[in-house]
Amino acid sequence: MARTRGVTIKDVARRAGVSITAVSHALNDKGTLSAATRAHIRTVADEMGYEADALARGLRRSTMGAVGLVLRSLDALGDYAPAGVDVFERFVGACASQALARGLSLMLVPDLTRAPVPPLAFSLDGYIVTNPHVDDPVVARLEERGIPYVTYGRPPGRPDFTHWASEDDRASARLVLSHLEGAGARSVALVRGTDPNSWNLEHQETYLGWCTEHRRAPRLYELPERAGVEGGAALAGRLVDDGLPDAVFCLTGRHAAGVQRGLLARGVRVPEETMVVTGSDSEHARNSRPAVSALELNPVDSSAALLDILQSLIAGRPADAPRLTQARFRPRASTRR
Amino acid sequence: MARTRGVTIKDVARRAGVSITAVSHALNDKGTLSAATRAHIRTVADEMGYEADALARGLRRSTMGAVGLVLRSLDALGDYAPAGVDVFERFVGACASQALARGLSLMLVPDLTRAPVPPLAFSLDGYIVTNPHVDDPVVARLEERGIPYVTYGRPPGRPDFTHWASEDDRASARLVLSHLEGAGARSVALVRGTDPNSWNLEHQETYLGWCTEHRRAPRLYELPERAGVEGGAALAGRLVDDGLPDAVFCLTGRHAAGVQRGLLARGVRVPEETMVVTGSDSEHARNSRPAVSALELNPVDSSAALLDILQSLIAGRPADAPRLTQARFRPRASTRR
DNA sequence: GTACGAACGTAAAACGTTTTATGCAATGCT
DNA sequence: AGCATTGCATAAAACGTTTTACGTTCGTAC
Repeated sequence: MARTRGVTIKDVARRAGVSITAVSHALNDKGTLSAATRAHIRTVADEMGYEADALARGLRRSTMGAVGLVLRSLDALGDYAPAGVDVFERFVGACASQALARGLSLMLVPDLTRAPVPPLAFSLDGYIVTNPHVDDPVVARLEERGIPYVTYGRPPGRPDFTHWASEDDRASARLVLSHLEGAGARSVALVRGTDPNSWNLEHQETYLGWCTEHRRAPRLYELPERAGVEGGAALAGRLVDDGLPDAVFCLTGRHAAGVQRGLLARGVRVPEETMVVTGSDSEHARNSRPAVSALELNPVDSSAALLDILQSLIAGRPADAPRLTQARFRPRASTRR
Repeated sequence: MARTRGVTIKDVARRAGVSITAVSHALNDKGTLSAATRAHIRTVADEMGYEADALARGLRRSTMGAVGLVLRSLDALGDYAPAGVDVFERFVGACASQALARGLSLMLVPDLTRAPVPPLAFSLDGYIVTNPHVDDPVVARLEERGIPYVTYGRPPGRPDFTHWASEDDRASARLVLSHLEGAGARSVALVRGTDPNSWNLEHQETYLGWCTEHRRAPRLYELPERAGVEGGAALAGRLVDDGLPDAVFCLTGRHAAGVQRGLLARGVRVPEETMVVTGSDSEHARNSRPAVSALELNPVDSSAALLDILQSLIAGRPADAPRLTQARFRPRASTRR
């Protein structure tokens, strides 16, 4: 309420016996001031604990020292904040450390296209966007405003755009498929999400390619990300009806947990009759019985690369090349035969 | 770079054929305008997609629509953004959903007392501070500036301060101790962190009280939070030298994982000779062999309560009462006899 | 008819910076 | 002596809002 605005540039100027301009110049290493006054002003400013007001400054310059993070999962998941550390939660943590290490603040921002856009949203210096969709409206708004951004996951259908870092989805998919092959699976069903992001698209593409190579009939299922465990359990019915595959590869951890639960409930033995794997490790996958084999993604490496790129963009420098990180496969009981 | 500032209030005024003041008043339901002009201005503004610039607005009003989150673990852990700080990562996620649901953005802010304070830090509407210390300097700076704040974990030594939500640390401690008692443990060592926050202090107090009640000699160890798994492993040596207790209760998950690893490395059988428990579940605890029994905290409930309180404070309304949430005990192999 | 409120609008100050454009000595050069 | 140059410092404009204080115009009561 009675917010005591800190000491202003005017206060410093008065105390140091100089003009406001002089203070600004002294503190920002601009203008033509004698070394002596510069030093004097700095001393006074320090004594008074002066810190420039970010809002006033931002109004003139156009850099705020803060970047936004649009976290798709927050919108998709709503209130759901599961026990355990999934990709996105780890990603947030990693982005935060990386940003702070660079003297930037990180602001969590909801979908930029929905009703009440948070006031500061368009005043931030740049954005990190997770898993952009095809023709992503969030990305569109940022471009419209000329705000620099980087993406975690390549924006689909934009081969020209290079400001991204990503998991190596194609490599991940092959890792899983070859593990299943090794465990004896001949028919593998893929359960992907419905968001048209490169995560879903590249996995699907690799899966279909692999089916062609190995002359297997592809069995592709789509399940909305938000359907969660329940959706997975329901899907198990369709899997059974369509004829049980040797293995089910679910891109999201919650779907995998649900599918496995649904299969077990229908009397299907896992992993004996059908194996289950997920492309994104999660608490649900780990806590299921049997524990679900999973790819462990590496959002930490990606976040560092992303902030490097973003900082370059903000400074108007040429940016680094995109970067792929490799996932590790965690075999667990659900694929152990 | 060439940031295209969106459409300004001036543009709207010109287009609607009215003064700037009229636009401001129309859009904020102030002043004395006829219903007709008000409506007209609103229409024009909508058409043009006008949105007030948050910086300019914040300069006059004092509310930004954004709150800060000071995450102690970020500072303590530095670049380390591991699976293993579960509570805090879940807490961030939960705060973010809660904030967004209320139309607030959430800004992650590092320690407010260190060198480069992020520019926006003191322009935010309010703060959530995790685990404040005794005489916490972060809290001091906020009070100095008159910025409202709430804390996750009670600020130690401030019985008057009621704007907090917390895990019920005393109940948690008793839950663990009675479980160990039930599993046959007679001598229990407590390994706490060194931060003087209520998490450490209340657990210690409860532990000591329990020792007195049960006429057991207390065995108290302090290990810096940042010592992590390595620190825990090193501590195992001291535990052995001092005479093996029946059980070790580590407040942090990484310490527990380390202690267990150190014990096993020294040939101590867990749980047969000595049991291990942690007061804060984490990836490390879950992934250890044997898996470490843990308290599963509930940051989600707390975050909701905190945002309620914070919103009241910002609005200048009286705030809700503090709130305690209960942890669940997750018995695992490390205490199974 | 003059005075007085309403009812409706607007001009201008303010918020705290940065930046642009000037001012004024003192110095250097013909 | 006269004129450009340099070195130092400042006044004032600008950023995009909100808010305060001030006009109008009109109808109504005296």
